[in-house]
Amino acid sequence: MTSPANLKNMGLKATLPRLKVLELFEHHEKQHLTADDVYRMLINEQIDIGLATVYRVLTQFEQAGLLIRHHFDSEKAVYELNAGQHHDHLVCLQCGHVEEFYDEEIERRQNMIAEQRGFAIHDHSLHLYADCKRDACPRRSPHK
Amino acid sequence: MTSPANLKNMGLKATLPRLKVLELFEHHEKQHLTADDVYRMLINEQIDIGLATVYRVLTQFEQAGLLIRHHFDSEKAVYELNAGQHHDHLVCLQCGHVEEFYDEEIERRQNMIAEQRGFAIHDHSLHLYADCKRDACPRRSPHK
DNA sequence: AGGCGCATGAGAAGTATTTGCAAATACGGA
DNA sequence: TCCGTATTTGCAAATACTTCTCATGCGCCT
Ligand SMILES: [Mn+2]
Ligand SMILES: [Mn+2]
Ligand SMILES: [Zn+2]
Ligand SMILES: [Zn+2]
Repeated sequence: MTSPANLKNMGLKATLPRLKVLELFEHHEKQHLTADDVYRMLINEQIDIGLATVYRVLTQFEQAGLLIRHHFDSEKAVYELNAGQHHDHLVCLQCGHVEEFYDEEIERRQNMIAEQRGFAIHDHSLHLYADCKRDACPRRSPHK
Repeated sequence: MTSPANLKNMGLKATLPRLKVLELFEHHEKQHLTADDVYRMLINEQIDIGLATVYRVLTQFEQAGLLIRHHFDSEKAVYELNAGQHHDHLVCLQCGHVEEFYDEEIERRQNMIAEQRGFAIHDHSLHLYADCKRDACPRRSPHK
């Protein structure tokens, strides 16, 4: 999967930074990463990379359709692998945990609404902000 | 509507900057404004106001429930009057024109999805990005 | 009118992201 | 394998938006 060929036939040289960034998205459990997440993780792996390069590579990958960028109501952008299946997101306000979902009917209605009003829809974003109920989630107030 | 009393009983002194900002949202045709929009419009009206004050006032009004903040995939936040009716947005990618919509069924399904997955939903954002078909809209390519 | 305390304006500071540039590197051809 | 060259990289400086600091100003109660 993370082969130099992948990068090459999208018109990008197979450089170490690019291979490592791609590898990170393909092998890491956490699916949604910020530029800084990526930067920090690679530095921890002893990969000598610059933050500016991370930003550049993420942008290139997004333009190449390899990654998708989102803004989850935080000031920083997050990226995830583009698996080809469109989906929307549920985001935990306490711990940042993200779950994906897809609802055929919602998608249908979105298109209908845009059409009715004479808009040619290009894209959309749907984010549900909530509190998750995972054990790992730092819930509110009980203990300061 | 834009009376000093309104501000006072939300615990804020009725200062000129606050009155003018509120007045702008209540009387201006454009409903969705950035901090800079507000700043610029007031300066044009010969109102001597600082950008920092605009940011502060917008934040206060949002906390007081008078305004609602959104992020339409641009780097800047936009505010609109809180009329009490929740709605989502259609945004033109060419000209920035915004239309509001509300779909009962979509709202229902969002809640259902969150519930099914054990999330206690707090909030959501749904933005449809498209090209509008208004005459005033600068459409793509034809003339450079 | 007088005085207290919150509010304001100007600029500095803070974040996230982008850009300029010289040095480093990928990679097709010799 | 070694080279030449066009890309790419890391760093620092630049941007864009927003928040903060602080000295001064003004709303509001008496
Ligand atoms: Mn969707
Ligand atoms: Mn909605
Ligand atoms: Zn959580
Ligand atoms: Zn338009």
